[in-house]
Amino acid sequence: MRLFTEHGFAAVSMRQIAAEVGVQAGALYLYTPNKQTLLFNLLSEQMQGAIEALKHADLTGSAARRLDNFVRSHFQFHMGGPDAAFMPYTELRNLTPANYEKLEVMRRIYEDALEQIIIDGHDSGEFDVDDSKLTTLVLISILNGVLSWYRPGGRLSLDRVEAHYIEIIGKAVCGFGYEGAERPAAE
Amino acid sequence: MRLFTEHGFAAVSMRQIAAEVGVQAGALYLYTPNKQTLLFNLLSEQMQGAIEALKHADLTGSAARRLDNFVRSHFQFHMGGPDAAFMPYTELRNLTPANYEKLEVMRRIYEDALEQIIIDGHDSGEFDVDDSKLTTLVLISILNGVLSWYRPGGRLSLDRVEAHYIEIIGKAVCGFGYEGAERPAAE
DNA sequence: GTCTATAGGAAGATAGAC
DNA sequence: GTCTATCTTCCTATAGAC
Repeated sequence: MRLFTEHGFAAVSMRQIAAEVGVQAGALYLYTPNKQTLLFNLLSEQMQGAIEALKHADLTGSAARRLDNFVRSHFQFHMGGPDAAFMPYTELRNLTPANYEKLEVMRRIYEDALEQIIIDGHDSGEFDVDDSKLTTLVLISILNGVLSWYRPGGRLSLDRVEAHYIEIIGKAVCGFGYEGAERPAAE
Repeated sequence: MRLFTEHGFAAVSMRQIAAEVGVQAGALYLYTPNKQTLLFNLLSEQMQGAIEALKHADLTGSAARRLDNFVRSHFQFHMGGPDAAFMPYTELRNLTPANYEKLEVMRRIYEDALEQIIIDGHDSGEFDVDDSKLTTLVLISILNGVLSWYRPGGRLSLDRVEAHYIEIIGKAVCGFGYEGAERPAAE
């Protein structure tokens, strides 16, 4: 997963992977029938893990609270452990159409869970969003964006970054008292 | 650029590119010394274009106004024309270290322009952000995120999406009256 | 379960005819 | 400027020894 993340699926050879784990290329085929299946399994396990993590998150109470906990779950699963890794959505394009479809199903489960929180917050008046689908897409790009730049041991601790993201995402969906509420959205 | 965006640099062969433009593979080498230079030139022109577009944007007045116009410039350059294309940041990993460094310089110019707006808005009290660098990173992921999902002819017009992004980004940096300002950021 | 060896094909890039 | 043909290298995947 680390090699695919760093260089991209097509740029990584089975020989490189083999060298990384200390075997010869042929030995890899004892563990995967081919390179494509290896990619699919990695992406699939990752997506499944994120969905599993959600099941253990506390998604009760107000929409604001549920949103906060969704973000926490996302952070904890993807960046929590010492050997946490993440292959960006970009690698989905390297899947065969059949495998891509299978992953789309999982991806939709995850993103729909987020969208439902946004919809509920909108309906209850807690959130000020005028398009739940669009807002969800924005939040997903925010959540995935952090995975592409955050590296442990940098200027900011993971807790600090998580707290910042919870705040900025909260503000993005909250319109209470926002002075620009009246101003024209476009020129 | 379209092929690299769709499949990734390493997954696209010179033969595919040649077929796309209607020549044989060898003929491509009349236009580029090699594949790596082709990638670098495409990414470099794209980055340079975004910086040029900024120069024509109106970045005067309040920080909020400058931020709105930065977002407009980003949208107009990357998604404006009929043949607008965009290679995601992901492709930067396929550059040689020397080429990567050159692009980093350009990328920093662009992102620093955004960060300066955030810093100024923070200093003037217009924005409620506690870490300008981190906020800039979030805004960049939002701005680049739209490029990965937006396709002309979809449910929402470009103007509509642009307006939505201007609003949500405005809210993300504005803290006026945000009821959660007091609540603990992390559990 | 891992190795060496290799089949079979596709990749980037070049040479030389036209 | 473009073609065909080709060099060389690297790729995925397999075969068979140990």
